[in-house]
Amino acid sequence: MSQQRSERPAGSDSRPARSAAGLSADGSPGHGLPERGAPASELPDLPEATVARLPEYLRALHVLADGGGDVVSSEELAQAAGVNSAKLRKDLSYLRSNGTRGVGYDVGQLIDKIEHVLGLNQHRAVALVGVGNLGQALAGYGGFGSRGFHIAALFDADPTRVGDRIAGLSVRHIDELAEVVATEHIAIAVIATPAHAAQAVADALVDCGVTSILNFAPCVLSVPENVDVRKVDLAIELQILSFHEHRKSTLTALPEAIS
Amino acid sequence: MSQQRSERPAGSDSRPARSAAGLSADGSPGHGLPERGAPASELPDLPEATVARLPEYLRALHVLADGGGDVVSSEELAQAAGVNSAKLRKDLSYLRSNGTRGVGYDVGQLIDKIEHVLGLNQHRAVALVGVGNLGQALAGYGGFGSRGFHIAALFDADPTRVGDRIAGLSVRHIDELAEVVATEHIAIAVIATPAHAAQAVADALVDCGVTSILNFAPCVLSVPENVDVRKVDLAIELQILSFHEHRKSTLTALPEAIS
DNA sequence: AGGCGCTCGTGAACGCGTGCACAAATCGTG
DNA sequence: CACGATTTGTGCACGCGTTCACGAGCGCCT
Ligand SMILES: NC(=O)c1ccc[n+]([C@@H]2O[C@H](COP(=O)([O-])OP(=O)(O)OC[C@H]3O[C@@H](n4cnc5c(N)ncnc54)[C@H](O)[C@@H]3O)[C@@H](O)[C@H]2O)c1
Ligand SMILES: NC(=O)c1ccc[n+]([C@@H]2O[C@H](COP(=O)([O-])OP(=O)(O)OC[C@H]3O[C@@H](n4cnc5c(N)ncnc54)[C@H](O)[C@@H]3O)[C@@H](O)[C@H]2O)c1
Repeated sequence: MSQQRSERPAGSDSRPARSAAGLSADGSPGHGLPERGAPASELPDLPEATVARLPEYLRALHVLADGGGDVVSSEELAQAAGVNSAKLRKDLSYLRSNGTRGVGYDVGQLIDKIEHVLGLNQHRAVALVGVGNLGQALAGYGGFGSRGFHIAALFDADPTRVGDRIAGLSVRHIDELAEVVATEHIAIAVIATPAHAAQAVADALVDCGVTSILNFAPCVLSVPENVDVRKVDLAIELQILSFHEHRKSTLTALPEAIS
Repeated sequence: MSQQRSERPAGSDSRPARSAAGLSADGSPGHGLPERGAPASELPDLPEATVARLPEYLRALHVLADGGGDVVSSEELAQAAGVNSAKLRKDLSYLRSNGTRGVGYDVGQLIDKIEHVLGLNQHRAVALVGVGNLGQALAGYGGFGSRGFHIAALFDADPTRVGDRIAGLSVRHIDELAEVVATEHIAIAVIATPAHAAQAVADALVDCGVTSILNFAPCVLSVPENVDVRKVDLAIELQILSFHEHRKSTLTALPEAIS
């Protein structure tokens, strides 16, 4: 178990490990507005850190839009999203942003723009593999629809689970993966199986043409270069918190640190 | 709902936003082995990026230990953890690591060291607030014990849920929070309530003395400076994947990128 | 004992990300 | 029409994080 494939050990903490797939011909070291990319209205190669923040802005914008606001200043939006306002403005500037100086950003327009950049215009179909403890919670979660996704299919290897209906979907056997992925046009999958099964599931997903994987199993997945993997490991998050907790307690132990 | 507190908008993507709490008196720009910190055997102020990777190393080490290995080279361990070997060695060097040149690292010793640094020697007690869809999955998850934690108490505001028994624990009313946190010595809590309740829950937790929070609700929490918040937002992860998916499809759309 | 091969530890260089600070642009008003 | 208030867009510098490359130490074999 837990055998490493030879291809690539994806799944670093942050970015989904996209190695340059042939491009990056532009050798300019410039920081301002990289000009490579599709000619006209296409995204000019956003920094990963920016990409990771756009969803946060989008969430905050939806809250503002529901509140009736139609324009936001960078300061307001930044506070709502929990970031620095300068950072926010720089991030939005990568989107050829259409903020108005002296006024702010048009909320609706900005939502559209970010959703377009993130590719959320069409609701993306997501497959969920492993309908156990966690998988059932995810399948039953109603919050994805408003964020641009819908769970299109559930899979499990346990024959006693196959056929169960959860949130309007029936659980299908993992053998049907290829067929369903094709007919439902699924490009993104979630792995919620035990760790010992995760690599095999990932391999099967990749074989079916899935190119993005969100992995809940506590293990490293090896996938081909064109496949993105992001992982969520609960225990790791807790352990990071534990470190800071530990550090706090040893810090308060010393009475005076400043001489 | 979703009112912002004035204190501090914690919950950036990665690091738990620990602003310097008075120290950092050492003005040296040096990168090698910062020498501030407790005098003898204490942690020399690890970089956040390193802290975030230590749990990954720990997991890989446990797998190796179960496999019977007693020494690992940095190359092996790095591959098992999905990182660069130079990065691994630098990370471990911050722990005053006791690797042996020409041989490698002693697996057991390294496990002990990392667990000590992360403060995992004592099993830390964790409180879980919000025993809904997701909360039940977390409460029923058996994998925390081996990672240094145990769920010590469950809380919910819904009176019909209070009293339910899940995984050997009975759900208690949120009003009992202060009492239980004190008696169980809880310093870390998980929020799995709807977003509109999360800030109020966080406030209550902070009032009880909880200083680390893992937040599953899709919202920004404001907490005092000495409290660490990490968030896990499923939809954000999917949206980041969606971006790369979108990018892939627009890339393959152009037939030839290289002139 | 001496040499040889192996692996750790780390100095140094590079690139990315962040935040300050300011110029440019827009709106409202008299 | 001119001016001031306001807010965006961004040049620039700094610090953190990553990676290469190599010296330093350790064990083994002869
Ligand atoms: N439950 C949690 O709160 C939690 C927390 C952190 C991490 N995780 C991780 O998430 C994963 C799932 O956790 P869980 O509690 O739901 O486990 P679980 O055992 O309840 O569910 C796993 C499901 O995967 C199915 N499965 C096994 N092999 C499969 C295969 N080859 N193909 C398809 N399906 C397969 C099983 O039949 C089962 O239904 C685990 O890796 C766990 O470590 C869970
Ligand atoms: N279920 C998922 O897979 C999933 C995925 C992504 C994000 N989330 C987020 O996780 C959170 C929980 O999701 P869920 O599906 O379990 O929701 P849920 O509605 O099933 O459960 C929420 C629980 O919190 C309790 N609660 C409400 N207010 C409370 C309060 N003030 N104090 C204590 N308890 C309170 C409710 O009684 C309920 O039991 C939500 O914020 C959701 O957006 C869930």
